[in-house]
Amino acid sequence: MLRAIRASWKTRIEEELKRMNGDVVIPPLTVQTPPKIELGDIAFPLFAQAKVLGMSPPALANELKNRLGDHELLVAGPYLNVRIDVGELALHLAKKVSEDGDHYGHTRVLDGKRVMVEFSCPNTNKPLHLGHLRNDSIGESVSAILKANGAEVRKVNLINNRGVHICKSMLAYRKFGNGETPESTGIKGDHFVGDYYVRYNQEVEKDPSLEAQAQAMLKAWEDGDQETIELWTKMNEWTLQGLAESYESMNISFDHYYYESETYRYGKDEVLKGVEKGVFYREADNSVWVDLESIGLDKKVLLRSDGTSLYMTQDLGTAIKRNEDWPFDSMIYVVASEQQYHFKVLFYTLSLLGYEWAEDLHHLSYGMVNLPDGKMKSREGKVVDGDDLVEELQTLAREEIIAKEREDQVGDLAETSRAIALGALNYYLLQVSPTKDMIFNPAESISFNGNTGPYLQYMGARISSMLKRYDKEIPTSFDGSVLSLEDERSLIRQIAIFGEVVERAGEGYDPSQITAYLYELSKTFSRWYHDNPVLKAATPALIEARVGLSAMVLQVLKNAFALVGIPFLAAM
RNA sequence: GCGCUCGUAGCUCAGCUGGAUAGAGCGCCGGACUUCGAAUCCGUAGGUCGAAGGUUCGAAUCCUUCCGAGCGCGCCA
Repeated sequence: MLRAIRASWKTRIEEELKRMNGDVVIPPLTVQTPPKIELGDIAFPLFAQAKVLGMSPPALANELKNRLGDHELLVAGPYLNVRIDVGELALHLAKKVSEDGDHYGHTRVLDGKRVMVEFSCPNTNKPLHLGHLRNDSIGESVSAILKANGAEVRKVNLINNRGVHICKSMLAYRKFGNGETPESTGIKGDHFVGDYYVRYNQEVEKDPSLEAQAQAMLKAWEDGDQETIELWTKMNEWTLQGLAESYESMNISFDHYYYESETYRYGKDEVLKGVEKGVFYREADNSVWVDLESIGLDKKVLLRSDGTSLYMTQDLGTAIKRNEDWPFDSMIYVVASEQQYHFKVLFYTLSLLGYEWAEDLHHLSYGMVNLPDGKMKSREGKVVDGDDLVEELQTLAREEIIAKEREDQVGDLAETSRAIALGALNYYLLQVSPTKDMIFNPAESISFNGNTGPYLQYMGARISSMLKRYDKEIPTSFDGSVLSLEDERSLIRQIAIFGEVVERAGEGYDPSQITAYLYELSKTFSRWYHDNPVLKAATPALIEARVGLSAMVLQVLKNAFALVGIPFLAAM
């Protein structure tokens, strides 16, 4: 609705400009939002138009206001602004929000589009670490945002369960495992296997021959050696069971799993076809290459001289397979920025093979996550374990609740602590633009004050608590004209633009648009609610309008929470 | 060396794709609870937007150069 109002003002003012001087071509107006609520709701800067007309921008603004003579117009220097009637907008929104409910703010810009989102992609030789957490957070959130824009989304996970690194943990287990299992030791499967991977790296320092043994094991695996396959199957199951538990506890899920043990064979045929077509070439040693110098990249190997495939070969094949499995309009790879080069090569190589959909592939690259006390380095054993981190956040949340003596208000303490930990984690990770490296500060993320997930959850709980005390039906229609405070018009405007924020987040694959919006909305509500009574407002009409407004804010909070993985905590 | 990404308050981050006096949070200092959840709210201080040029009515945003940081540059994944 706000969009329609903007558009109609734009044409109205442009027509007036044309009437002022029909001889010159007037540049189209740009539409903006004023930086402060006192300056109105829509802004039209007049610099370019004034120049063409030979006037100063402020003079033109005044002239336009006089000509149009509308009470909603106001002149602010070189800007002509519109201060819209919020009463009418509030009424419209109340109806819309209550009708749309959990879908309020969703758009249809991606209706009919099929989008595949690949994320997480763990190795089966160790548990998830902090980097995976950012990956999973972004993957889940972007998927939810695309769905909210109307797309049909398929979330896929590619399990890296093959390769020499997997054999390393297997080798260590065979040598030092003594038949122990996750069950017998009580250790979660992924951690159990991960411990053997660490053990390998310790042992190989003392005995370098282990390296060759791991390679030999990979060969045995590829040759289908029964004992090796059995060990591999068993250890993979342990890890995957552990990972499944982690995913579940973090509300992460997938529509489909791909396994590298199957996909690693893909792509060879495609590469050979490419050779026939002449887009790739063969070296004297029989290896196959693609020359990317025309786009400023190097030459890249696609098949080894012994004819075996590589990571790139496999990714080529996997992309093609996926498009066959589930033809998509676009596919997003959520993968760390260190693989930017890989994806450039991958996408361009696919286009060389003649796949037109190669241009619909997108690498959603995200930066590294570090801790306040320095870099995360796996070699130095400074990897931050994902399960441990969530556990730590949960403990911090529980301690905070107990310290504030809020136990009786939160219901199930363990469940609430978990919800707060997840909200804190997801909000903190998503509040930063994906492309940037970031520092994750656990204590800061869990704080109940400031720009954090728990703060937002608290706002949601408070509003729902207040609304529970209201003894009548929540109004879906009320007289919005009594909402005359600046904070009230600000809230109404924010509710109105939620859909645009969702759309922008979808266009840029950028959850931080949602987190920024959430904080702004909560902050405004919080200030307003602190200063102004709702249930005890002066008149029945004002009570009704403010309750209606609060209910709208609550619905928008819930809907936005769902897009960034923040669990909603209802009032007890 | 080459390529990609980035540089905004003491710290952690926004800045709506070129517009109004560059904004938050944390921390510091100072205020506000007999009242709807104080897990809150309000205020003060804190900036040469890495540097220098350029484009234009207008630049944190676009271009060039330089400085600094991270990540890549395997017949590893």
